[in-house]
Amino acid sequence: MKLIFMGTPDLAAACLSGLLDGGYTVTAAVTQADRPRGRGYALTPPPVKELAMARGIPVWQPTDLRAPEFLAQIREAAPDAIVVVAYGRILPPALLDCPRLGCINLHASLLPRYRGAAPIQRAIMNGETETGLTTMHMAEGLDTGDMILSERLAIRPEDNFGTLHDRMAVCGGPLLCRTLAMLATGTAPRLVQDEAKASYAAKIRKEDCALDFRRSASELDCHIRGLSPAPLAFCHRPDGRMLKILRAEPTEGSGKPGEVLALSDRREGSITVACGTGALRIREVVPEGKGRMRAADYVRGRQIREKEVLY
RNA sequence: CGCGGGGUAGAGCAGUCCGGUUAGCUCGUCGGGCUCAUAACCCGGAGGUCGUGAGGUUCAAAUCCCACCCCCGCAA
Repeated sequence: MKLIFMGTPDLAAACLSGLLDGGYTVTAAVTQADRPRGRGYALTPPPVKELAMARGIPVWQPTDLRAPEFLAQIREAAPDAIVVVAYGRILPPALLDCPRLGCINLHASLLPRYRGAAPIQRAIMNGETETGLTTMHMAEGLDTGDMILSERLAIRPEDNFGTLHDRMAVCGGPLLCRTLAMLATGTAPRLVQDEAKASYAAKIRKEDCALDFRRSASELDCHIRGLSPAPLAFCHRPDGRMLKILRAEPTEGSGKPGEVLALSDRREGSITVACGTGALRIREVVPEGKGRMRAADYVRGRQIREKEVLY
């Protein structure tokens, strides 16, 4: 079975790797253009490109998926199917119609819930205890295609975006391989999504990362875990400097929302902050201009005092 | 040349602007004490080429000047 793979970030790269390990032939990897990233705006290739190049797979980075030249290139390659994982752009109908067996997509949620850009983060942020992966026959809408297979994954209390993402990365490849096997034999089901149960996981914007201490400690805990280790939830010190929170846990306590109730610089030290309900025991932070450090170390530097109010 | 912060003991920091006796603090660590016990408390100790430069200025440089290396945050 001849495939073309389309994807961009780490999760996509892990899936591509899984397909190759599963014995599938990938004719080309289509991914987004290199973007200026990091300090000094260094042009950085997306994860899928790096992996593809390392595995000797041709990399295509079209700027326009509707461009006749690109479509011609796809037709010439004549893939049996196109596998898409977090490519980052809507595929035009002309492209969806190219492959003999169609385009299949792997999405990081149990559809029809959490369609869209940030399913993993949003599920955790909303306090879900379960999510998963779903493969589907791609349709024109955003993650609306008929479903083929899915795999459930528990969201554990200690999970954050990073740990859940990594677990999904491990499951993605095998799930795609099973899906393709069914597609090849014409036994892939077409489970229509229940539109009434659909929900969307919007892209994470900067504002979405701000912590609102008026919310409950458990909600804030979920919020923090869904955004860790990147892009990270943040709040501000009284002087206006940003303080990102990498890890925290709900605990007892009450006070004005945002008020620092207690500080500890011993061993598993922490910064206890009052929330709307309960309090949050902050364990690990990233101060503005600094790298990540344990809360105990932050406290030791005498950078924070009890009674001050974070916002 | 996108913006900015920083490199001082194992960790997090102060000291640098206004150069000057033994480079300081919190924690850790080692030893001892107290205690039924302890991550608590008390006493004592070890541990630092102050990023690099047989560089510059100076009577004197962690502190001023120059060059270089490295780390990090933002933004994208």
